[in-house]
Amino acid sequence: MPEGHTLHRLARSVRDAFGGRVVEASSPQGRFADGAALLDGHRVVRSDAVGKHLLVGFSPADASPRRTPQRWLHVHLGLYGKVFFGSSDGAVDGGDQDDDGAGAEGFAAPPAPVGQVRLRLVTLDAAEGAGPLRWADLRGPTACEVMVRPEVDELRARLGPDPLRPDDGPERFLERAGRSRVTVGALLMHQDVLAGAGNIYRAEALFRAGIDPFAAGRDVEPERLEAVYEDLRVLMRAGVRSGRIVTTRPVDRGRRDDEADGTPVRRGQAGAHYVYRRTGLPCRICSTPVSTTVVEGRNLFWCPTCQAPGTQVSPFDA
DNA sequence: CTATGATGGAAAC
DNA sequence: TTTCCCTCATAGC
Repeated sequence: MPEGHTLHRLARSVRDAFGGRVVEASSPQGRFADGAALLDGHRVVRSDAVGKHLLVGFSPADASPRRTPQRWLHVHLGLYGKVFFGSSDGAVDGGDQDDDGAGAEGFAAPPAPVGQVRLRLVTLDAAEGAGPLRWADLRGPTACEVMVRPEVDELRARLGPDPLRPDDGPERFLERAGRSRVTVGALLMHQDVLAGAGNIYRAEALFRAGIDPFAAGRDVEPERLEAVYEDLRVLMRAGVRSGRIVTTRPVDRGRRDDEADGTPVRRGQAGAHYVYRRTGLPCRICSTPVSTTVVEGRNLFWCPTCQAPGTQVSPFDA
């Protein structure tokens, strides 16, 4: 589920698997052959996420690992990109999968590519005692490219504050959103206004704050916008820890329609959301049927009562 | 088995 | 505004 929390988890997985290691980079079907050649034989010295973007820094194998990376791999997973990790000691990680891999024995070598593998990384220094053989396959990304530093800076400059980055605060978000005539439902999807939230966090954060998604940013009190940002910090941090988006308070889940009503709940996710994909089901707080409509090309879900125009309080406080 | 839509965003109209 | 990317879980036959 590639919202920001997924990318921050992915950055950590890349760091754990490849940090400090020299890698072989390849593009099995040739789709990214030129880029892979630029990284092949280099050492992974950084791995970080900014919003929904993954940035992996590479340096020549013989350069100091502390030197600033010469080349950066930029990955955006888009709607369905994924990274699959494997290793010779059995550690398998299907990216954001919250289970499977159980009982995996690992393989002596990377398996044949499954589907279209844009980029495959394999550790090259295992034989020199640097650790077990590890590999990762990137499939279906929207973006996969090699950048130099100015391009990385440019990318970061066009992104709004990321609630998952401790040094990013709500100030720039408040400045942009607070004077905008665009609706908050749209603004939360604009990565240059706030980086890292996607369609689930947008719907859930607005519900939790009791904000009408169709209110213009400038018509929402700054305190309430700030509350959304701070709430996203909490929600997304929890997402990084668990690998899942759970926005409901314990008191509001685990009952009624969580498994019944034909609710399309995914395994282990029953009751995880207040409004996301709950069209027509009763609001967990006030029982009003949840509404949906397309905003910014995506389905927006909201409770017409808890998030009615003019509402000034969170449904938790009402 | 096939059809559909999905957590996103850039490029092509 | 539509198309692509080309994965994958789920719904439906």
